[in-house]
Amino acid sequence: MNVATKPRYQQLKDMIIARISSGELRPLDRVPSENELVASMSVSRMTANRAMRELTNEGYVERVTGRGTFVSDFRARSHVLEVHNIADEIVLRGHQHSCEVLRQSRQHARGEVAKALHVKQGTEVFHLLLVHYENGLPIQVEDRHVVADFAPDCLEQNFCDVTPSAYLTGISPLAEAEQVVRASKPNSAVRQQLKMDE
Amino acid sequence: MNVATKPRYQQLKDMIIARISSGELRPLDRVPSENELVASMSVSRMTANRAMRELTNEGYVERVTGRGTFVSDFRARSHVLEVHNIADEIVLRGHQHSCEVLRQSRQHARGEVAKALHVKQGTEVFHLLLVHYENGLPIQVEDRHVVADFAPDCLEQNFCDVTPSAYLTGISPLAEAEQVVRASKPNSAVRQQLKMDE
DNA sequence: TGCCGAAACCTGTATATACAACTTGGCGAA
DNA sequence: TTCGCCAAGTTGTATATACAGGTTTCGGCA
Repeated sequence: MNVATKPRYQQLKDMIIARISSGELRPLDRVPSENELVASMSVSRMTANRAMRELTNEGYVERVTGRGTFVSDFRARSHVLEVHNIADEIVLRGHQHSCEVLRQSRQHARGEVAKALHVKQGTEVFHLLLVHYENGLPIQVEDRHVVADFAPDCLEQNFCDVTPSAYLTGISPLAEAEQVVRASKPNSAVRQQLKMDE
Repeated sequence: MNVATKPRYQQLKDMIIARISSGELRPLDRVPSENELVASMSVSRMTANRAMRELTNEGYVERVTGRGTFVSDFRARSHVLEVHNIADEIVLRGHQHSCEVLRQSRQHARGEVAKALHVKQGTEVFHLLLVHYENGLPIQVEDRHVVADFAPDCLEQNFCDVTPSAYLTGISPLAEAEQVVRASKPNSAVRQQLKMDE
């Protein structure tokens, strides 16, 4: 009978997501507690717990011990800024992270950059060009353009210690920023040459 | 006595991560099964299951029903390719996603692009420039350069249906690719103008 | 020899139960 | 009134148990 039936924790998640995107549940609203879900949805608390825990990991809701579960404010977590803290990502793996600054300058936004940032031609922007290494292997080339107003002392910042996304998030979670991420993986020849075994 | 003690599922995760980053467990190696962890670590299977499930979500390992758990090939899951399927991300939220193709052409890699891709100057690459919309609001400008050899019919592809990362992943999980992601968020003035309420 | 099936493992899910830690609100005593 | 404590509600974690469904291996039977 269970042909192509979604697991119950997934049904729960879908239900909550549906309520959020329909507007029935708005940001910061309280979401039914686990016990309420147990009663209304006829599931065990562990199943409700798994559903809500996963929704938390995925950023839909936030949970506070003793208080309850609440819908996240979507606008606070941009697709962009959440994309990386590359350094965190690497360190989280127990790998070594290093970072080289190729460029760190003040420029005037031109062409597509200005267009993408919704600013006039010539608006001041900071331009950053970094290379990230994981265990000494170059992993990503990170190229960013940031509207100057939102990051006053961008030039003094040491981006080897603080990754730009972390820095920008600290300054202004809603900062308008253009981020350009270039990333490459060495091909097989290069890989052998570098003896990539880890 | 449990002052500042990490939860057991987290200890399990840390242990596995430590084995991976130390090299004791190498990519594609088999990780102890849940039952083996139950025996060796004195935890319940549900706890072992949670630990391994989270490691799966975080990309450390891959699990196959009936076969076992295996260390992911880190090189196969580039930071880049995992970064987005933007479309999935948006749809997953129950929001509407659309995509506009600004450019889709064949070019010769020059300067930094060639350098980042570890290819010679003039090597053929595809250049893609897309804009992603969430509920009609422009969210990201996506700019990619892809080595032509790895994506033969890149020009025929309709990227409004298939997001590049999904396409590239399908063709060659190990493809060397340069991806440039430009992303911007409208500033407060623009936001009000657009009546961003969702 | 070759094929089929059963057994042994594996992950995936679901439940009931239990205890810990935190927050809030209300009630009672000073 | 005000302070402090306790009860109720909430999330966080841990366990034992159970069943479903996939994969592999190995041995028996034709």
